[in-house]
Amino acid sequence: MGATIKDVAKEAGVSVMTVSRVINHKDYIADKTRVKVEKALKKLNYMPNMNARNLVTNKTDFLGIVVPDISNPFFGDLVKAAEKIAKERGYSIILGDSDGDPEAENGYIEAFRSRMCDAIILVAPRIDDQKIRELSKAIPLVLVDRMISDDDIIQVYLDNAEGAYSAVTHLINLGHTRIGFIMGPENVPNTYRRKVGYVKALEDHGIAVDEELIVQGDFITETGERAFAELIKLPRRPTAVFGSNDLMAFGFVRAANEAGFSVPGDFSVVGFDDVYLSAMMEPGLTTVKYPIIQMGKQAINVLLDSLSTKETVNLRANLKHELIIRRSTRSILDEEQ
Amino acid sequence: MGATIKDVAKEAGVSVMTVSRVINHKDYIADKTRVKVEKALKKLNYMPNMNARNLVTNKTDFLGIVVPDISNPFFGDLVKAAEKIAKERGYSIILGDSDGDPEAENGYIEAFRSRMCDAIILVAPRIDDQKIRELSKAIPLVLVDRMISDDDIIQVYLDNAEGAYSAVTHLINLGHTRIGFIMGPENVPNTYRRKVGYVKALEDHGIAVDEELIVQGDFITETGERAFAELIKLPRRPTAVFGSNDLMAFGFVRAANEAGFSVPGDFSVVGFDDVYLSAMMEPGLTTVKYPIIQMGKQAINVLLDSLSTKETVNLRANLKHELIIRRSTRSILDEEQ
DNA sequence: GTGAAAGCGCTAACAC
DNA sequence: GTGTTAGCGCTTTCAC
Repeated sequence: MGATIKDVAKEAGVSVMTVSRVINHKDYIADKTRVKVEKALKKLNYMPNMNARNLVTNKTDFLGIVVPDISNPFFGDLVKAAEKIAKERGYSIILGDSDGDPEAENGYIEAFRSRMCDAIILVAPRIDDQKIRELSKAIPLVLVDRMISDDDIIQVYLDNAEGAYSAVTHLINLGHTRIGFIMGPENVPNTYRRKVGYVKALEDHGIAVDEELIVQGDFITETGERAFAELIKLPRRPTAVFGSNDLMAFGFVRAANEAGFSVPGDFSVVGFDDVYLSAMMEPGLTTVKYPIIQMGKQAINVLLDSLSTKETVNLRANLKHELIIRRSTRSILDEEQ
Repeated sequence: MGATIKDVAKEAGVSVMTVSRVINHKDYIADKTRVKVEKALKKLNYMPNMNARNLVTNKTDFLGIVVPDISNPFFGDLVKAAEKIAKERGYSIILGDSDGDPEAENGYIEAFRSRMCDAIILVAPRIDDQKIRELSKAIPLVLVDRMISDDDIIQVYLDNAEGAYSAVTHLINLGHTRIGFIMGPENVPNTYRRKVGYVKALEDHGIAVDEELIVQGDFITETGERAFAELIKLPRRPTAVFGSNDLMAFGFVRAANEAGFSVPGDFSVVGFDDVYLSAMMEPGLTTVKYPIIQMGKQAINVLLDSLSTKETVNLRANLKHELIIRRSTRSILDEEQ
């Protein structure tokens, strides 16, 4: 197959060590020798065998990132941002898309920690805490978009409860008291955090939680449509709806429109994430902006800081959300309810 | 760090070879020995060092895929589909996002062919033909979404000129004669193929090409917005716009809405790709459906077929587009222009 | 069924 | 400045 360092050494009439030094720009090499080696390198079209090199050096300058669904722009943006910073700091990123399958997640993690990567960025909402704790002992790791009660694990996240609290409070301030809630999928911690925020906002304002108004969803448009179908059947309908993510909010709006209702006329709707589509739909969706880009950047920065200093750095980065008010919500304070 | 095979052998009181055999389910091992080894494996939490293993076996069961922008759902879907098939056939996928930077593209390619992967899937519109030809001699490779005049290279693509021709013809049939065109980035062959289709459609219908109506874009939403800003300044505005991809079409629609115009009232807009958001936005985007999923699947299948048979298989797959008509385009035949 | 020896391609450490 | 030696962790080959 490809030429090895030995072939190059023979071709150039030097030792393999000299070739190695030329390749890695190490030590001083006499100009004459260097030129000879470089010529041989080019002639044989040499490419280093990374497996051999990494076996010796025990590093790869690669960072592995595991995400549940790369075709979801949320994760696309996250990876993009992470990659940019990684590149600036001399690392490349290898991506594994688990498709939400815990087994696939494990496969990538094992490959990555089997010396393919120097560290791992984990965006894996479904893996359980214990597994994460074990992993973090085996390889440097940053946990993204999720918090874990363990101060030794580097983590970058947004408090989803706070975001949900802002969204629901916004609706309450507009006069809504019957507020529907479309939940995210089960087994995803952020789903529950968002519910915590929803409940707390209601309670803080003296509104009783009505379980009828809470419907299960799955973070996709279709479940938003199904949520509409359920909520519309209620004897006492909600006047507002908080969707656990934008896609489900879209689905709700679309289904409402199709059934002849208007948003925000009949229902005020708030989403979560602020994917770029939220600004483009009619009406623009009021939503909680997720600092995705910042999250990706910060994850890499904190991770690499800890890699290089070997010291414990500022491990927890708790980012802040922002409520983006567009036209899908309106006040009903002046109306009789 | 982690335990090695040697540690396990010592722990189990056997030779490294026996451990290796247990790990790889090779040869026959006495049940008693196997159990001993498995216990040691678990106790030491052994993970094989892939660098060492791959160095010997000279294979990795990884496929490397290089894409220009993973936050673009187009590539997200492509990767997703590729990954699914790869997994079914016993391979995993490593993704490198080059961010459109040829240097980064090269970096990933070199890493992949440096024994990190068994083969490469190249979705690399910017790399020049010569480079691809050279690469294909060094490592098995499939070229996706791009054609090259070389029958030895496995390739899966769509004729972009035909797709663009359909899109523009649709607009012409609706009565539009001033049709803006938001181009893709330079140095990307498909950008020019789409322009070829645009120009040909106009000429075939006796409409002169007006360079004023052609603006440069970069396949991202923002450049669609910028395109709107440019086109709106024209003394003779277009009544329709063909965006070289959906994202830029989205950007145009968003900017138009913000400026108080309506789509399709004031502008008919056609995109290219049919990413899933196209169906979800308001109004649904008329677009040229790209057989992305099929392309991703086919790429892997053809590649792996050729890997396993070592024989030349059916190398060229030329896929077909489809025009999806939604509500972002309308006829102006009955109106005075 | 199991083990010992050799070597994959490279670099670290130490000579000279 | 350059070469020699040893060894990274694993599998292949061949012996027993």
